[in-house]
Amino acid sequence: MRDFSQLQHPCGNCGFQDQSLWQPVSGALLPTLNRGFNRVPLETGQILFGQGEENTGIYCISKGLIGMRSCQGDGRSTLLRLGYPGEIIGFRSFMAGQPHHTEAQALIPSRVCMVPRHAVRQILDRSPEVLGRLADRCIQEIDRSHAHIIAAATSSNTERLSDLLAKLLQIHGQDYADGRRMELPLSRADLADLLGIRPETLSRVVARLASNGPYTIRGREVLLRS
Amino acid sequence: MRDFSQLQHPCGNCGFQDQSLWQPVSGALLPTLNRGFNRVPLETGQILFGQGEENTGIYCISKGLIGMRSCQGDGRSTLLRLGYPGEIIGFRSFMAGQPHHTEAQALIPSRVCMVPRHAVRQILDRSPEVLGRLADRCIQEIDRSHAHIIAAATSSNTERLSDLLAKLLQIHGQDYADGRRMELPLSRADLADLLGIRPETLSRVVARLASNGPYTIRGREVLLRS
DNA sequence: CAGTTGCACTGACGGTCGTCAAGACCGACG
DNA sequence: CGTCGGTCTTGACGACCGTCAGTGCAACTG
Repeated sequence: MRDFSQLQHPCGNCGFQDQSLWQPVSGALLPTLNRGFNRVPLETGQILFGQGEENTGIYCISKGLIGMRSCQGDGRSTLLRLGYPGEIIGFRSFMAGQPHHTEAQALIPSRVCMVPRHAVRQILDRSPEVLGRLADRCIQEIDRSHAHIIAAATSSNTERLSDLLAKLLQIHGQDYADGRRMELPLSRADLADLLGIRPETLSRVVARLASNGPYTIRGREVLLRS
Repeated sequence: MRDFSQLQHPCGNCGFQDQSLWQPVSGALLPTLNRGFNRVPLETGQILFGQGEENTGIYCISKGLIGMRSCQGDGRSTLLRLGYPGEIIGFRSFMAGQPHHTEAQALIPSRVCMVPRHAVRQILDRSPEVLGRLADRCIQEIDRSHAHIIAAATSSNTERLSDLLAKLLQIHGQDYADGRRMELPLSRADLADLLGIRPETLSRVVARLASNGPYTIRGREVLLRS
């Protein structure tokens, strides 16, 4: 269905290599991330940055859905987490001065704005208080990790899949007729990775959700029943 | 064995209310946390701050072991995570300007140095780059959360208990004869909370570890076999 | 001293998961 | 049109966990 063959290499096709797109920013960082820098459109499957690449800045997800993937040496990749609109990615490796330790890929048509490394530095030099807001993002991420841990310990897989589908429908369902239907932007294997279970188990969870829960999944088609 | 009756209230007995203990700090924050501010000794069971209290500063664990506990309305409490020497706690609520959402309690005799809120502000005004180091701590916490998630998904309960005991022995075992024995600083319920399982299951994991693993636990006595 | 309380361990049962294996479905390709 | 390969599903089996209930033990209490 999708042809990712020409999209495999991150820097050749991500649209961020054109520095003419970058504009200087004055004032606080976060409010201007969607204004001062052009938002670059990404097609489904397009890669923002690859695992092990040098950090070249921070990215603010303006629209769409980004998958953060960890690739093992043997070619197998694991979908670690999702990036939703409004979130900033790449901040961790930016602060730590380390290469990206995950790959970021657009799972649906998305828009992302990238603030290059030197611009972030410039902003922080001029307005140190901006770092406080970035720290806020950091804290949000910690909270989310904690919520993830608690959710894994308390709620069932069926509930977690249901919550995930609700979130995806909220983001991606608007592109369809009535917001109660969408094409699932993830493979079964990726879904299983996100929930921390095996694909076979996921298949049973999907069946359980179809009989007891509000969602029906047939192939890539997701339906929210009344 | 232990009498926590007079230690229940945090502010009355934590040693931090004496502002004469606090000294101004010049230069970077983190290197001075163990120098510029007095390290206050804490007895086992003593409470640094309670859930819902206003944040009065950040704490650096200099020695010992701190338990971060979440208390529900019905009186039940859940041990969420442990604070090890070198770690900073209270940073999250400091940055967010919110009350502490967990209670912090010394699980073994510990030393903690507290940097009061106004001093942190003063330091950050004078040396904005210090915030970067605090952000580093933030990132470490994110990494640890991710590691926790991955560990929960991949390794078995027996392995996770084994790893936890190794870490505890490394910190607390030095207080005993040969570092291969210690008094477990956690109840079975707290241990189960940390591993995300029920106490009954923990009991079986302990039995499994005694027959197949390197640790024997009898009551509060932990033994590392050759 | 008996009774109570709190904590830890054990057993039985049902449910879910991981693993292995087999089958179903579907698009690609010759 | 048939074959191939990949993805998804289904079944059977064993292992583990959560729940419930019961037991043993130690400390405390009147």
